[in-house]
Formats: sequence, structure tokens, C-alpha cells
Amino acid sequence: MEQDYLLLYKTLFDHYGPQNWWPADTPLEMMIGAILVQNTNWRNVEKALIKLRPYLGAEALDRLQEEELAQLIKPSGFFNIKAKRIKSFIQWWKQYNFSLNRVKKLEKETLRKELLNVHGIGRETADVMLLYALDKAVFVVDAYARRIFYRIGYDMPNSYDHFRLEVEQTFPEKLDVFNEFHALLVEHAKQYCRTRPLCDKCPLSSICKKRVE
DNA sequence: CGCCAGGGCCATA
DNA sequence: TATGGCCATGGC
Repeated sequence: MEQDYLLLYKTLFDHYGPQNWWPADTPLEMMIGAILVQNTNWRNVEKALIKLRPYLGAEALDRLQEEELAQLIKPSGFFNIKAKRIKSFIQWWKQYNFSLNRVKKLEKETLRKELLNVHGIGRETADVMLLYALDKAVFVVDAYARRIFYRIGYDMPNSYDHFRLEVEQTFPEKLDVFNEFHALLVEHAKQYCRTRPLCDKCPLSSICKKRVE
């Protein structure tokens, strides 16, 4: 199984090349984006982020009324809930005086548990924050990862954390690798693994364990 | 027009 | 532990 993970990564990397993925301009924007993208297309998130841009500082978000925040992020959907979640996250960060370095000093699993304690931050949201804003080497188990693993016939642990830890233990603790891995999975999913799979001329056909109809 | 998108919380059993 | 309802917009 571990060899499978390594092979998948290598195959994706050889085909798509380095992604140098950074979905947002700043760590804060990335973390807010991680909340806004919950069960939502990233394109809608971008619309919300454009309206939010004048307030994209921790203090500004802290001062902003929840109702006003909700109106700004409307294009991302679930705006009332997400406004509350952003507020919860800002309140948590405030305990560290909005210092990125202070939270980054925390050990990975410790910081992860802290984030999971924030209302509205679940495992996937926490892991995106950890990987793309807080420099922690985590494997993000999102819908794309599950779908791709399933489509190529890799059986994966059904528990989120088992799956995550199994993949993480396969690779050296290098941030770039996990950053690239997730980016590659997203890129591949968008091209070949949407609701209708494009199995013919899929770049993963050489390692696919499933028969293509 | 209906379906779905890079979740998470909550109630229920 | 494991389902189901709920939240809501914009693209297709």
C-alpha cells in the first residue's frame, strides 16, 4: 500500500509537473478561504474574497459585525453559518494576538487539535489551514482525494485519521511534498475525475487497478 | 430547469 | 458509530 501511495504521487508529478500551488495571497486569506470553501466551489469563494478584501486583516475581521460579514461573503453560500465560523476562528487566533509565528511554533498534532476545537472547523478545514497557511506537513483527505483513490482501485482506511496518518507516514516529513500532493490531486480531479470520469487517456491508467469499461 | 460543489454541526438511534 | 437534515450561492 505504501508503495502505491508513492507511485501515485510520482505518476501525478511526472505528468503534471510541480504545481507551486498557493490558492490565496496571504496566510489569513488562505485560512478564511478554507472556511469559505466548505462544500462550495472555489470560484464562488473567489467572488466572496474579492468583496472581503478590504477587510482581510485579523483586526478588521475582528471589528466587523457578523451580519455585515455575512453579507460580504454571500457568494460563497452558507453565508450566515460561515460568518459565524470565521468569527469563531478569529476569536481563537486572538488568543495568540493574531501572531502567525506563535501558532506555527505549536507541534503539528497539538495545533490540529486546537483548530478542531474551534466551532466550525472540522478535519478537512483544519488540515488545509495547517498545510497551506501554517507550514505543517499534513495529507488533506478531501472529496477529491477519496474519489481519485477510489477510482484507481486503492482501498483506503474508512476512518479519516487512519487514512491521513497512513499517507503521512509513507512520505518524509517534507512540507513541499504534501503541498504538491494535494495540489496534484486537485488538478487531476478537475481534469479527469469530475462526476463523470474520463478514464480513456487518463494519465493514471498505467497504475489503475480497476478495469475501464 | 435541476443538480452539484475541495464540510460540519446537530439530532437521532 | 453512522446516517439524515440542514445551511445557500452561482455555474452548468
